[in-house]
Amino acid sequence: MATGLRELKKQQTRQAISSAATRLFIERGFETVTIAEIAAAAQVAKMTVTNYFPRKEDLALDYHETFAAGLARTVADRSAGESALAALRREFLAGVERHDAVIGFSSQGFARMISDSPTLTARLRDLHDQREDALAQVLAADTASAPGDLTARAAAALLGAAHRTLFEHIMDLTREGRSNRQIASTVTRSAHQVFGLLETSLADYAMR
Amino acid sequence: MATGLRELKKQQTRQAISSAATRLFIERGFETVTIAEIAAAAQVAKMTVTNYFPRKEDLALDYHETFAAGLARTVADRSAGESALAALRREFLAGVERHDAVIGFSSQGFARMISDSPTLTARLRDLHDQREDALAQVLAADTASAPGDLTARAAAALLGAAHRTLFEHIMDLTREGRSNRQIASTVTRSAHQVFGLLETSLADYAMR
DNA sequence: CACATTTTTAGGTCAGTCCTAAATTTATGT
DNA sequence: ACATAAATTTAGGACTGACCTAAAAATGTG
Repeated sequence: MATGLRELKKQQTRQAISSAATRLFIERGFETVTIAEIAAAAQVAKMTVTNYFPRKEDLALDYHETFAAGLARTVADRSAGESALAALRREFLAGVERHDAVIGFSSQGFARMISDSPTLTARLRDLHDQREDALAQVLAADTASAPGDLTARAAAALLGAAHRTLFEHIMDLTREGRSNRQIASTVTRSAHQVFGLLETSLADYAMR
Repeated sequence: MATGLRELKKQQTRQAISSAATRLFIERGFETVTIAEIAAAAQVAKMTVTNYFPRKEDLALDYHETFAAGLARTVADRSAGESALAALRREFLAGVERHDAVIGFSSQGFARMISDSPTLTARLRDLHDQREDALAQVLAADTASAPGDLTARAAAALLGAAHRTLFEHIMDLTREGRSNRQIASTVTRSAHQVFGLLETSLADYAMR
């Protein structure tokens, strides 16, 4: 299993489709480009596009697993004596330094493509939601909360809301044409402000 | 203008379509019922269904204006000396007593219809989002916040997250078959807990 | 009652999603 | 090395929701 050639070809096909799609989307907008055009540009059958990317949105937002699992992973991996809030803030600030796509960094063309498309903004909301659900599960397990107890879900909702707000802030600045470096500087302050808002509410929650 | 007969017929047509749709959706699920079937059941043309309800989801979730404007209205109407958080908590608790659909009360069939349909859960997320945006606008205007200041958006996100968490909690209990009276009793406690979480963060925010 | 306006209808186009069966390509066992 | 198995890609089509246009029907107004 996992033989080289077949796997290689699959990755090449996937990459060819993804590249063609991204180019067309940024050129002409997500909604006006059809799957048939993408297939033609990548020189594959329409069905092959669908096989690799079940929904059209997946062609533009291809990091769902990484994105959806991020917050839960950060909390699961936090060190002793660190609260969930502290771990998420630390990791977010590190992401700012990295200009990480997972917290909202991209290019002006990409940011415009997303905000110009109702389909893609809806899909992004969906990803934020999955991310929050995964976080809620980790928090519930970690704090051994009783079934029916809302605390973990509420905390996940608040922490998810903070991340989503900062994500949208980064996207706004990106659309305005600011450089990633300048955005990083601005958002570092924003992050301290937004996480600071939750400090008094969640400072002791899910302390390991 | 606004002559009686024409307006009456429109309302009747709208009601006939909505009733047929609701009945079919609860019987057989949102996704498997087609617009053509709804049109046939209501004895109108397919296009008439689309004219009244531009998206299929509107046939099941018909309170978008009321829903989306609710939080913003509550905050705009709050009395002197009341914070945004206090006003929203007060109004939510009143909604619990009313068994208000806007905060999540419905029937088991309705709740199941929604959670069984990805399209409808996505649409519900969208409504929560619009509601949060409207709240953010009111908060920004009311606190005279500088452009680029994230505080209003962050506060709206946290308050919206609280409402969404409680909404989902009510839907969960409804799906489990609890009576609205029992749900009201449980959710009153949940609301105090969830809004209490935000007390230390937002007690002084947007005090009028 | 004739005329203007609004609403409904019929018919069609288009794109995204899903399905099936066949053809092609790659891997594996003898 | 070759036959066989497995995985991938292809072609074609079905179905639905969304959208469009022109005509028909219903309603309100002078």
